[in-house]
Amino acid sequence: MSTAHGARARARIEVTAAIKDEARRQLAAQGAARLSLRAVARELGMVSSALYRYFPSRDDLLTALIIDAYDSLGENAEAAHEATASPFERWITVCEAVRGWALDHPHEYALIYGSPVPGYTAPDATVPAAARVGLLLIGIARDAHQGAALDRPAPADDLRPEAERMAADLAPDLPPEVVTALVAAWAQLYGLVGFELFGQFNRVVEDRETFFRHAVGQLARGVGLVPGPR
Amino acid sequence: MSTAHGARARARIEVTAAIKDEARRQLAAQGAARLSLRAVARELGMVSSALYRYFPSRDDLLTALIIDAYDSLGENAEAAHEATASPFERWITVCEAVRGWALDHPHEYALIYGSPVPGYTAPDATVPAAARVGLLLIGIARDAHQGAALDRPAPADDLRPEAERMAADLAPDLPPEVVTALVAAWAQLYGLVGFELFGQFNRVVEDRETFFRHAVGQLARGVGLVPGPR
DNA sequence: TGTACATCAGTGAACGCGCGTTCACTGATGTAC
DNA sequence: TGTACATCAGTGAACGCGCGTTCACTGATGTAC
Repeated sequence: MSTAHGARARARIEVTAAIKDEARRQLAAQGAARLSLRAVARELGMVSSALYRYFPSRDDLLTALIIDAYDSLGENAEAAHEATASPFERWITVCEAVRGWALDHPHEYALIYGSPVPGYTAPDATVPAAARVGLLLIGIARDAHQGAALDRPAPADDLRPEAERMAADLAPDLPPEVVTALVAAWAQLYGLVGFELFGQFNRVVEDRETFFRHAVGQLARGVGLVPGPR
Repeated sequence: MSTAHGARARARIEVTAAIKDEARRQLAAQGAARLSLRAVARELGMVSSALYRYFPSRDDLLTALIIDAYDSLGENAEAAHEATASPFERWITVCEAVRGWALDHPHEYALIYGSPVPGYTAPDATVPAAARVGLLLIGIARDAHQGAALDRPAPADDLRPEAERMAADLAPDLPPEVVTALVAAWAQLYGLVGFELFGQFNRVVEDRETFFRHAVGQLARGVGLVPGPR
């Protein structure tokens, strides 16, 4: 039959997905440190050793979840990114997509941007997925630069060599001072999101959406983006 | 004897400190999730049940460590804060003290600013210690404001009500737009520190000290602080 | 189309481990008279 | 100063728990001829 090759392969894909879904559910309920292979298997009605047909160890399951989380966040941000709006507006939209995704998936967010899981070091396979949001922000700045809608931030003498090195690595077509501002804004965006998510804003910030929109607008200005039509 | 009341009490203080020190050592070695009462007791040559004379549960030990960490960070930042320098310079110095402390105590930093420990919620007793760095930054802005050395950031219409509420809560003597900028800068500072500490800057930022100094200088400007003599 | 063999998903038992917490106890230190 | 009693730090055994991983196995699905 033409499905000769398919049935087992499809089953494998489905079970793999079911394992990751259940693992994500447990992640959302209790956090990464408490994620347990035995509990996942139990919930799926399997015996714990059966999971080893799909993931050679707990760490490999964790790695798969991390890559999925980066990709899910990246897709979310990319989907929010409408090429028609002005760079400034797109910047705000992408930042809001990051925040929205984080609020919807707090434990997945903690998994990728929170404190590292002890005893676990992410393999290089996570790098491309992890870079997606950063690349998106660089792309927005690039669009503004090409449309001559980018005000260069003030350059800093002592940062010059590092700025040039970073620009050569990340975006050779952008002015170095824009690249350093981008990287700083990128980190600061996650400061804002993390503080809200991890409770540091409790009893401090109430209208968090407005506060966030305003703060990332300031970040955009720091990069050289200005409000206004494309 | 005059030490009648002292011997037992002093022993208690010393053992309590020894437990916390050992716990901190394990925190530094493996992170909060792996902190175990039994391992602490083992290392101290005690039996695990003996710890219950000092801390009623593992969570109480964690709480003590969290408060100590906030206080240690706060003291560090306060010590770095020399009232003689200009507000702008003091801002930079305090930010650098935060970063320095974080690099020296990565797991303690993760304990207080990383993802929450699953199943643990910090009691209110941690609040005053947690506020110390924030109060320091507010104080710097206040000094600048009183010395007429503070440029007000541009106000934002839609943020106005929230800004006034926050100002009333945190610093009624400062312009509301300064207070929101302060809170945003505070969160962003921890974004910069967290990204460096948790490895997101690997292969991206190399000269991290210069990069950080420049980035927090920009944060200061966002609050309205300007370089220059007091 | 039918048969012989190879692949592989899932089973169930077991290994060895560490954990937080409770409890009745011993013996030293501190207190009251 | 001396004695009787109360306090409290630390012991050791036990309870009940969950974990990751290995291994020999069964039986169904897929492949080659």
